[in-house]
This record gives sequence, C-alpha cells and structure tokens, in this order.
Amino acid sequence: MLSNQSKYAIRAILCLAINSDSKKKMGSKEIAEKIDIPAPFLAKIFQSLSKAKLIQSIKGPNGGFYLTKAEKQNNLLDVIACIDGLDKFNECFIGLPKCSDEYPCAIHHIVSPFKTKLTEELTSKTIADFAEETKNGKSYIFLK
Amino acid sequence: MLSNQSKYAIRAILCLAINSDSKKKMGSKEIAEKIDIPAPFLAKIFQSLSKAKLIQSIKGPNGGFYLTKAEKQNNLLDVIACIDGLDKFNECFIGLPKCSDEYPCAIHHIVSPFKTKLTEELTSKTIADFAEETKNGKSYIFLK
DNA sequence: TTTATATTATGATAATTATCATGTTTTATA
DNA sequence: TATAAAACATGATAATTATCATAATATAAA
Repeated sequence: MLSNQSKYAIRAILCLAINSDSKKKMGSKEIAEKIDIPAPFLAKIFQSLSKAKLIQSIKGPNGGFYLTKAEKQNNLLDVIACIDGLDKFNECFIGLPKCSDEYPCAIHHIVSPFKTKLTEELTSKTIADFAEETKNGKSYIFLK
Repeated sequence: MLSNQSKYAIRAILCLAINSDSKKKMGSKEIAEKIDIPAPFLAKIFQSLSKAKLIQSIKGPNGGFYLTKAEKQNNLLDVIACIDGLDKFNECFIGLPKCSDEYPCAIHHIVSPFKTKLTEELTSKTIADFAEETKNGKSYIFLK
C-alpha cells in the first residue's frame, strides 16, 4: 500500500516539522541519522518533495531543509501522492484490477471503511497536527 | 502489506474452493487464466501451498489441484502466513521497526483496529465461507 | 509397458525498488 | 574573489520481487 519511499518521506517530513523552521534548517544526513534510514536515499526523496514544493531547500553554507508555516499546513496524503501516486494507495487489497463498492473483492467491506477513515485522517489533519502529537509524546517517528 | 504472491494465492485458492473437489480437479493454467494472473507464477505459488498442505495436488493425467473439505475449513491468514509470513503482514504502516500500542506511530490508532478486525475476519471465516459469498454474488475474485 | 498428461522442481530472466557513489551547482562568508 | 558547505542531478550497483522457461518426475490409461 505504501512504498518504503513514502514511509520514509512521512517520517522525514514529520521530523522536519518538529525540528525545523526558516531559522533552523536541517541537513538530510542529520535527519536520516535521526530516523535511522539510508541518507542518500533520503536525499533523493527530498528532491522529489522539494520539486513538489512540499519542503524548502536552501543551498550553500548554513543551508538545509525546512518547512514554512504554510507547508506545515499540508497533509500527509499530499506526501504520499507526491512519492507513490494515489493509484498505489487506492489499489485493491487482494489485487483485483477493478474493485468497487458495486463489485467488491472478498474483503472489500473491511478494507473500504478503513481506507475511508485513513484517507480522511491523512487529509484533514495537517503535518503540524501530527508533529504536535509527536512533540507531546503521543506518537513516535523513530523507535529503536 | 501483502505481496502479489499472497494476493494471487488468495484469489487462486478461492477459485479452487468454488470450482473444485476431489472429483473435479483444476489445472493451474486453467485457474491462472480464470483469475487473469501469470500461469507459471501461479504454478510456483501452488507448490508452496501444496507443501504446506493447504491444497491437494494430483499428478498425472486427469490430475490437477483441488481442496478437500477439511482444507476448505482453513482460513486465509494461513495462506498469507504460508506465502509471505506473518511479519510482513504485521509490520508498521510507516515502517517503524518497533511500533506498538505503547509506542505507537503517528497513525497507529487508525491502523491497529483495522488490523485487528482484518485479522479476526481472516482467521474466523473459513475459505468455504468466502467461497460461498462469491458463489452468491456478494463478492468477486476476478473482474476485468 | 509405453505413452501422454499433468505436476514438480529448479533455475534463468526481467522488472522494480532500494541503496550507494560521484561530480556539479549554488551561495554565504572569510 | 576564493573557499567551503550544502543541495542538486545523475547514474551505478545491489537486493528483492515477479515472471518465464525447461527438464524431471509421477501416474492413469491404452
């Protein structure tokens, strides 16, 4: 349902949301180390996110990545859409090319409400919201 | 969460449950064509299922695959466990190596109840149950 | 006992995804 | 203006997954 790339992107962007702003940028290596994922891979992911205007990237000394206030108001489905595309996210759980409420797969009635709920959560809550929860110790983005 | 192999395995074993018994076996090619998946790949999947005693395979002329009554009482999580293993099925949605009720990821509270429910459905309902629903037109295993 | 049919077993190829490495460009600052 | 620190861009490698092909084995029936 999600590629590793998307998973990493979500964790990384939450990390940025928590620790960065225009005055306090972060290097991709620093973040990669923090959330324990391969650094060059994250660099590549950040390029995609940057092109899609989901994160800020500043070159040169004291450069790095950060999120503007506006960008912290984006949601996580934007991130998934940017990396994986939404087709992958929406595909049928047991791989039917067409699976719908009208012609459902065997477990559609379980998966469908979940996906609805998840999609709602991933669109209605902002990155800032998720970051806040993590700050408050309600959830985590790295666990060794 | 599920590999293509598991997805195919589920659809194929349901196809078997619906169309086969000890007197009416099915060839793997026939099934592959019916549910529109690559035939040699299904043959490989059937080997695994056969070794795990989840399906019957009879060699020679008029041979083929089928499910005994007992095998129709198995559940779909057995199939997933056989092909992917349960680790893959249970892994965190955003890839945290350790994600639990105590130390949850950002969306654990959504994913966790879903997984509980899905696991329950996939263990409590038998293959025969799912097959019955498909026979009754309540769900589908192939849709072009 | 031979033959045809079907699975079994194994390995080769292809495609995708993930990871790593390198050189280029940008830009703040000394 | 030179330098160094950082992202950018690109491509190479590795690992995993999916797909395809072929030879071996088993067995019912002629």
